[in-house]
Amino acid sequence: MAVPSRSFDSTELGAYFALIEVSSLLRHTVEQQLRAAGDLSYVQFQLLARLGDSPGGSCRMTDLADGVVYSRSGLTYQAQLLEQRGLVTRAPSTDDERGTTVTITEQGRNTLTDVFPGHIDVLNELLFEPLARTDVEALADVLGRVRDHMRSAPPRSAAPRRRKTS
Amino acid sequence: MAVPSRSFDSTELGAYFALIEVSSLLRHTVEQQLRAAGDLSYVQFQLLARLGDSPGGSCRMTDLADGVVYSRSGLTYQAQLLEQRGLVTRAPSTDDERGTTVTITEQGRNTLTDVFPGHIDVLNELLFEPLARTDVEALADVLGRVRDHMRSAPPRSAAPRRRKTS
DNA sequence: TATTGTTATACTCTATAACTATA
DNA sequence: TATAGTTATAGAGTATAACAATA
Repeated sequence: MAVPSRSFDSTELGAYFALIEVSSLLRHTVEQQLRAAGDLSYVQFQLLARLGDSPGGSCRMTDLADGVVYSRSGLTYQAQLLEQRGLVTRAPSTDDERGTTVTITEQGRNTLTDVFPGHIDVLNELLFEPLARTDVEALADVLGRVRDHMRSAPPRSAAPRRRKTS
Repeated sequence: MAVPSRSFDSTELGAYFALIEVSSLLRHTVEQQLRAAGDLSYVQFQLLARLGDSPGGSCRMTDLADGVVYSRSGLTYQAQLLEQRGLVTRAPSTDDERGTTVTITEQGRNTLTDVFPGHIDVLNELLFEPLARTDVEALADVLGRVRDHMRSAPPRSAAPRRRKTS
């Protein structure tokens, strides 16, 4: 089927291990900051941030699910938590009554405001501080291409992410 | 204290978002592959892999905790699971009787062998396929520096990782 | 007293499957 | 029939605090 497995050289291993360790450490630190500053999990922050960037502060559940959460029920769970805290509202979509429109509230935006400065601080201190401008550009370029590739090419051998049931 | 928060430009945002999305998607896919091929979580795989690379296949709990798991109790939990499945053994350290020496078993090495090829396939397809050699080198270089920085500089504003209790 | 590790416990998160309602 | 979302439920993982044993 696919190209037979080959081992990696030290550069490839280095890139892989560094990617895993950096993202893991970064996420862990950010999670603590978000929890301390606004009592948000990382997923909850991502949902709020996406809503905050959307026109009207609204998204359908499906739009929120793509790229943030991997199961619909997981998204429902998180949306419930956010709704209970008054950070978002949920209402049936006007155009498609099957859908649910999630909207960020003023309180939700305030929470984002509370949380952003510390978030930025963490990123500056942990991620950007040791990097030159060209490094950041290289990261954005290379990882951007990897992301586009991942989005366009569902894994062949591993489990597909969003296919017709079977 | 620290430099006051400043916003990020689009390149910085791009690097950050791409890093998060790539690592998240990669980890998710790898996790499914590890689960399918050897019934391992990612953390369990990391522990086994580290043991497999250690001289004698042994590590102390503390050495395992650093860089893989964030709490001692979490490591104990995972070590128990691996021990119950016969993939590692645990025994009091000979030199320091407070310590526990964890050792990978032959069965543990077999599990690693079962899991490696698919793991490599996933990395090739998802991470390396769209990259030129120079891209991989750039990733290893830049992220390697970030990792070194993170290791050496415990976050100033966020919670420290391993400090004298307070 | 400080360090290593375990235990008890509680909580968060995620996923699967069954279900409802609309297109 | 297919899609959008919810619910019920179960399981995996993590963290905190209290604890025991050794340095």
